[in-house]
Amino acid sequence: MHQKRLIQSEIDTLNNILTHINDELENLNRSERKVAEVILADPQTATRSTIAVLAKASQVSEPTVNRFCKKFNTAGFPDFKLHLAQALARGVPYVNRNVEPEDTSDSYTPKIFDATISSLAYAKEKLSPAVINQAVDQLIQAKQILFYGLGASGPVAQDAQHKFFRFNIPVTAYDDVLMQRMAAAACGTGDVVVVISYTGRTKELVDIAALARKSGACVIGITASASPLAKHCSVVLGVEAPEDTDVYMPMTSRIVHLAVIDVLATGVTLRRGPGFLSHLKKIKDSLKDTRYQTEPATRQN
Amino acid sequence: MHQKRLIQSEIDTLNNILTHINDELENLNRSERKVAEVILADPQTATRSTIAVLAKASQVSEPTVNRFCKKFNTAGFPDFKLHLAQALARGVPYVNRNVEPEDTSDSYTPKIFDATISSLAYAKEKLSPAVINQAVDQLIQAKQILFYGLGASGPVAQDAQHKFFRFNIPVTAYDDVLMQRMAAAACGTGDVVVVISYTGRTKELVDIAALARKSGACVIGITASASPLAKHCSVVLGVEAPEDTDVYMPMTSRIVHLAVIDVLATGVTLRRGPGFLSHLKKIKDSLKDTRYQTEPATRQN
DNA sequence: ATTTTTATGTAAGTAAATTACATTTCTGTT
DNA sequence: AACAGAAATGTAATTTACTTACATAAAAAT
Repeated sequence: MHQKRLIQSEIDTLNNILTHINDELENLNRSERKVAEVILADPQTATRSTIAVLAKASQVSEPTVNRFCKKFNTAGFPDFKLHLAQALARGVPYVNRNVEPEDTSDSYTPKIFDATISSLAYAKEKLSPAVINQAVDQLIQAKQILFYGLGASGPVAQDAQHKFFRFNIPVTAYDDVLMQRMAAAACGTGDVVVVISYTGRTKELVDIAALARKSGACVIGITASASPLAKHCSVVLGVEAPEDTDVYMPMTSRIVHLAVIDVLATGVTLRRGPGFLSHLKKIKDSLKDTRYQTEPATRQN
Repeated sequence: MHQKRLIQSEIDTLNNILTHINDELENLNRSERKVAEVILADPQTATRSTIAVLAKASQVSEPTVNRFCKKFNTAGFPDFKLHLAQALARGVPYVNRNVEPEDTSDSYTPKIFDATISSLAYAKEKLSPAVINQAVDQLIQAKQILFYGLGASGPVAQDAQHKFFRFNIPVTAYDDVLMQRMAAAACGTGDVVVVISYTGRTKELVDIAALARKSGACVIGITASASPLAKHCSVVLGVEAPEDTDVYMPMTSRIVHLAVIDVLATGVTLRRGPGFLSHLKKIKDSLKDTRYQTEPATRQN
């Protein structure tokens, strides 16, 4: 409970002077609150306003706006606008990030993209390159790699398999618990099991991770760092998605996981050295005959 | 070829005034180039400079700086700084977005996230909510939904199935051409086939889309808008990923596709009305017993 | 060589932001 | 309830920043 709140507020701080304003609303003077409300109502416009316009809109004097800006650790109005613009550029709606029942395709389309983007931005900050490196260390020397995911993470595991087969290492993705358990029991030193789970709380999967570990495999978790699953992993790639984003179905979480897979695949590719690129090219080129070529007969649209 | 260039430069404008400046360096006047160089050398500082300071640093007059700004489609110097600040906030490196052989985990990790984020930002701008709406129109009244994907799009189709089964419509994902072809042949009015393909040039899949269409199905394409596949679709959700991002394996493209799936699923959910949320909740809650609860014994990490 | 176009700078004017100071409003005390 | 002190807000002046109009210089074309 408390943990979740903490994460949320970290996201806020990380991203956003807007959330900061929102949080401080209580502690502001009457006039300053007017300013805050006008800004929060339409921050995009605020970034393009002059101090005079904003003062008028808030029905306060210009110096009040200026004082307001300084309260938020900015040098003055122009600097404040700069911070505001940067917060907005991150694409994070500071309130109402969630889709509402009244939304139309005009409004929910950008909201979903924004939520996805902001999860990625958050994960980018939080993921430690050092830990990525550890994971790559393990993957590069694996005799065999297994990707495990259940539910929405099933396709993520499949996707990972689709990437890693290129490395000439035996790779399998399992999305059912029986196969996962059997394969985990059969593991030995040199095998790497990558367990993908958003919550890290699925009992079966926690069990299976423990089992794989006991069998001598290296277990890499792509999961929430403070989860039961994480405790059983040799390497934890911690990704906590903000609360409330995935209301009733997994959305942003699995996309972040895919991005992590991309990072790992890239890491392995680079370790393999420049000669390996031609190998990848060969695989890509193998598809050539199955495709229509780009040049001809594509004048339209 | 030309098409690609166009898309690339659009991305630049959208994402990143810095890349835009970098690309246009050649086409600038001598004085304006001086300004460009000073800005590129330290864009962060530029956002906090006044026009006078920047003019002096570039050894040109203030109006030259002003004219420079206007060349990049900004209203003037303050507006230019705003764009610059936003570009920087996105954290997208304006040159060398691509992973280089020399990169370490410190550098390739953020690069991959940035590339993913910027593809999403681009898709967000380009996707038309009206077309989304058309697709949702079709999906909401479908007797049956089929998701087709090959290769890297296979897992995307699986993921879509995993989302759409919640809507109480028969949903199937196929990732092999034989099943796809047979199912397409068996389609009739009221069936919706969602074909997912990054390039839109896989011959088999283009064939299959045409077949499904001929059978009376509505074909929704999540693919490049100017592709052979797009020509056979009833509704095209056009997503062109920037060139060079997915060098030797599909990376950002499939993530954008997943985001599109999320948007569609959200659209369908909203159409179903508020009562439907409790149905979704029921599905989510069904997992409760398979999970460790959040509260207890999670003090560490 | 001359005209035309393009590039750049100067200087003036306008707009924006900040500061100093005056006034009002609130708070707590007698 | 009246008053002193403090805090909040506004007014007006000042400073700073930005833009425009125009002039000059450089380059390109005839």
